[in-house]
Amino acid sequence: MKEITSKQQRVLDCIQIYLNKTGFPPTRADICRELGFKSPNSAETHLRALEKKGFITIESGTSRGISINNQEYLGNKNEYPVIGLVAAGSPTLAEENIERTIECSKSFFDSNFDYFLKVKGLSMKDAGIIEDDLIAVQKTSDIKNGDIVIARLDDEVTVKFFNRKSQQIVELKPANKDFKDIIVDLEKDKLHIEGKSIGLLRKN
Amino acid sequence: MKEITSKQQRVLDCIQIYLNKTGFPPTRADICRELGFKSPNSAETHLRALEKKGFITIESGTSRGISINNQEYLGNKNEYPVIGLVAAGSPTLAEENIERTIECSKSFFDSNFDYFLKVKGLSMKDAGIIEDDLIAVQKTSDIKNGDIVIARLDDEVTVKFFNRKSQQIVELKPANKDFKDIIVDLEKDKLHIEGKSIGLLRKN
DNA sequence: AAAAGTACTGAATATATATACAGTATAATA
DNA sequence: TATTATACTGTATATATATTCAGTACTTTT
Repeated sequence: MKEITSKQQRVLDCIQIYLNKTGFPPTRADICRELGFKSPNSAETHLRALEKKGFITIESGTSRGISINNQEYLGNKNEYPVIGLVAAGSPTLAEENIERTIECSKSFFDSNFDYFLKVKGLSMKDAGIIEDDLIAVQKTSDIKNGDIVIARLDDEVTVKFFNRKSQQIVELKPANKDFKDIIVDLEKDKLHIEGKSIGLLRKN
Repeated sequence: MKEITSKQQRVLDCIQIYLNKTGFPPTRADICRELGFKSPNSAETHLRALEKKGFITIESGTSRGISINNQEYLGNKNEYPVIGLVAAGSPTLAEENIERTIECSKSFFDSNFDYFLKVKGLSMKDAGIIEDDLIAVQKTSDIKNGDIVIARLDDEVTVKFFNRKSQQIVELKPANKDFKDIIVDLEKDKLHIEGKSIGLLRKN
């Protein structure tokens, strides 16, 4: 997908808005009316540019034969990958780690998120997180004490409460009395925070 | 919404399929081609009937100016109500009980469901269900032992595990040692099963 | 028994629409 | 410096399309 110009973006937005409003795509004249063009050829050339760049498909000889290609423009839907919490190695978005995908809107968990992490074990049981739950993970380094974080400690990935004790010391606290707190000395141990939980999904 | 005839349903389906395939509505001629009509007026009269019955809207003098009215046909999206678990009274879909709605696809929790129930209390803590969780409820009477049910017992609504002991006796079991089992004698007590949990949603 | 609704064919037509052609002007790229 | 892409106006036109009118036939409702 090539780069889009701001004018072309406005035309693309115009098509989307028209579609949402009416249920069918605009004509060249409709686009002119919406964007203040005085010649249908203005719309035509923009459409041809958008087609060339792969943003839309134009059915030749067909009235209103415009369809938007990129899924992101078709409403607010998206496919989010489900990643297994493998004991070793980080939960990357590499294809071999993706078990499946779930279709859901970007704003489904109020904040934006990046992927679903499938939980193993019961170390967060008292926080209502059990085996096979899907945690909605937001990749971020903006972590506060009390956040549920996805942490990688020496190639081991875990889900725990985050608690910074001092400059050097971070506690990773489970929500289950059968598990011990993990004390991390940032000077000695390699801690990487993948992100934090912003929601949870369970199917039973 | 009036009754639809089978022929009109076929025309409506044809419009939806055409929309999914191309991204824009069909012309009268397109419908004829799809359904084997020999005159564009065949499509025209069906469209007028569908419009009269409220299934579609036709924009006059506009090519492909057909839009499907019923939300169910517009893709797979739907708004699901969030209902608070009020101590007394059943969680009905009456407007005053709907806190808000969540947009999500019908098949989001694999099985179909009807509404979200907002959980109060911690009686199902060990099943990973905590305060303010949203349970995806399927209204059904098809309940098996071990299902998490939404039960109404004398105007009190609770979420519990279902366990039928005998013809007469049903146990409603919490998942928290601080709570006691509820033993229901179907001869004496009025038990109504609203439905069962088929999933869970949490936003934090 | 009459009227209205459904379900078509077939032909005709006004107009809605895509699209080509002729220009002008500016910015970006080779 | 020439070329290509962007960003328009303005005119023209073939055709794609909605829509009306004239029929036929069958079914359902009043």
